Amino acid sequence: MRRIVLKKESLPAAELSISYSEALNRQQLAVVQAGDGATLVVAGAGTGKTRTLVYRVAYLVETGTPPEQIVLLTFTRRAAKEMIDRATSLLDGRCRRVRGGTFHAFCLELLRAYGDRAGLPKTFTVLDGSDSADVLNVLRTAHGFHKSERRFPKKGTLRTMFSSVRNREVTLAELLETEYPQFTALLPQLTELYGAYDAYKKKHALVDYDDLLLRTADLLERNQDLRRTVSGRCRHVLVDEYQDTNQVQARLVRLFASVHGNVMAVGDDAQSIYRFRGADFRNIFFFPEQFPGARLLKLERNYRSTQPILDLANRVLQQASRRYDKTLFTDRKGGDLPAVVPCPDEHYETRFVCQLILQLREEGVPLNRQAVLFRSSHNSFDLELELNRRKIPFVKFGGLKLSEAAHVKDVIAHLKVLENPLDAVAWNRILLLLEGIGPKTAQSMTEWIASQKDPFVTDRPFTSSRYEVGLANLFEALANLRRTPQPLPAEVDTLLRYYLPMLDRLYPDDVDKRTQDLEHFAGLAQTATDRAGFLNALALDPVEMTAVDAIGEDKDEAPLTLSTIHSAKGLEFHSVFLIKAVEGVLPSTYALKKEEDLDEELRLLYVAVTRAEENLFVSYPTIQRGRGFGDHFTNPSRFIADLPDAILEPVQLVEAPAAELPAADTSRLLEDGSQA
DNA sequence: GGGTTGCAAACAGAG
DNA sequence: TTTGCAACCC
Repeated sequence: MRRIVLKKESLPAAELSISYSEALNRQQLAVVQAGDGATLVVAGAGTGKTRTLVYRVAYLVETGTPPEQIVLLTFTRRAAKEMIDRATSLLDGRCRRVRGGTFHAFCLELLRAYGDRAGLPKTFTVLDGSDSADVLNVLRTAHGFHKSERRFPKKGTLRTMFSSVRNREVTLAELLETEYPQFTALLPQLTELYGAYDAYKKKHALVDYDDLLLRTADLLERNQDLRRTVSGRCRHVLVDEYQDTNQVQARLVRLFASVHGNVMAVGDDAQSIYRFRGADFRNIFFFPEQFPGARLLKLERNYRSTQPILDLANRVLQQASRRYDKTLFTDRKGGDLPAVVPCPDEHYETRFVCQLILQLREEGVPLNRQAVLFRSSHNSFDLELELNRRKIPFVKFGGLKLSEAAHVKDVIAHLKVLENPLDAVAWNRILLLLEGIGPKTAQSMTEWIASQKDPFVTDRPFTSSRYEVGLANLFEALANLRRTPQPLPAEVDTLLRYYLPMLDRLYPDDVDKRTQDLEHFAGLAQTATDRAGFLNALALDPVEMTAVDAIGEDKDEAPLTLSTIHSAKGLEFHSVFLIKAVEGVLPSTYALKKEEDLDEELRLLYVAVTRAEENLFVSYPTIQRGRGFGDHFTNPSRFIADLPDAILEPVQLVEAPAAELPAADTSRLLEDGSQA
């Protein structure tokens, strides 16, 4: 069919309400005003990438693109929301209508609308990571692999493996070869399991995270008319953090843009930190091949950090085995050297961080302009205790999500079976909660339930004094809710009345805390419109398990940020503390299976360093406390161990005794002796 | 004997 | 907090 491409009528610059050339530098302006077609923007850390995208959105809207035909794909919903908010305040309410979100959320929307054309039932349930793992565990046992002589991968590993296969679009054999050589002999069993997993999901109307992307891509590939429709509704596709997209996501971008080719991908290969999840930063380099004629634009000037911080960042990147042809620079003058602070042990580190945070606050840096970053979520446990003790308010990003806590998942599972009675994973979970029911019984009951039209009305062919009462109670509670539907908040309340009494038996140690969490959860349910929407939101945008706000007089003060480095991507802070910079943590021993893995850990450090605007403190404990006995000395992270003092200034912590004056360097740090 | 429950060791990052 | 194994119940 012949196609005629209609040229866009752009308004003359004089009629635009925003003065782009004043608000942006020359490179940024080129991005914002780029014409149709494919554009790749390579943007270093702190070069105003977000700001530029925001202006781009406003510019497109101002020059006549209907906002609902702009799609902004980001990595987190938080990022999408922030950009749309900013575009809205920059221009006007029209920007509200820009569509934005994660690839996963966008695909879910498409599958809900057109999934029937891919053979998906209307009420399919989205499995989150641990749900998928649970399914695999059930299947692993059912196939008898749990007691094979060879060591068989555990559910978490299985999930990662199968996920990689699909995200990277490689075969299982290839994956085993390159990533799991120890399991290559198990290829037949793993292939069998993989097939069983697919069949199970199909049978029970389940879709996992990878399916969301893959099935959408397949759906669009197979149906040209649908592809036209969908692509036609995304006249401009903007993709943030392109270095963290995987093969399927790159394919999706091509499909979304298939009609018009209007794609703008923004990324920084030096900040790619999601390889473990299938991301391939080479997508950036393949972009010009995949979109022939793509223009390449760059953002180079850093507006965020002082030169000393950038010097450290550049120095960090130089250690990579791959060459990054980028050197961050700024026009900003001055700035303190980043400091490296060895601490005798973890608690000293905690005290140091707390003390400095308070001191900075005294000096006028509000808590919400400061952040503590770390490699993995548990690195901040000691600090969290101390912050609570000192009533310093904080929020924590990354790590455990509210909806991943066992007791919250229990309640969610009840909601899921009400929504999708075929959801075997959820059934399995809620049956296991009953006294007298273990994996085997739950499994056979689940199978029976799945074969029923309406498991709530038929008589159950299971009786045993071991669990009869509990089972009857469960079915009565669920059947009541099915029979007389209630608004979601009431439904959650009813379920909690059923579930809360079980907490004593299930988790005897911390009933109070869990009850609190569940009340928080019930509060969230108040804000949702309906059950299906609530479950979707929980699966795709899990609520962070925010540490209970520090109680106290300062309740209104905007809190300090604690975050894993991964979750801090795209954020910036006046002062940044990077804690636990020791070998084994950063780089993490778990991550170091191959050569490339080391580079990713290095990039992680790079991301952490480039979050800082004015102050950066890198600290580490020199002694790791073992459980009970077995304390051992640590080595500082190899990435910072050999840097010259002129790049990373060593600071010595000294207990502040009454009389003795600390050395000049540290006097500022330790003048508040009362905390010591 | 099959299944459940209770007790000892390992633990990342996220949609 | 979750997994793997041994004691314990119908």
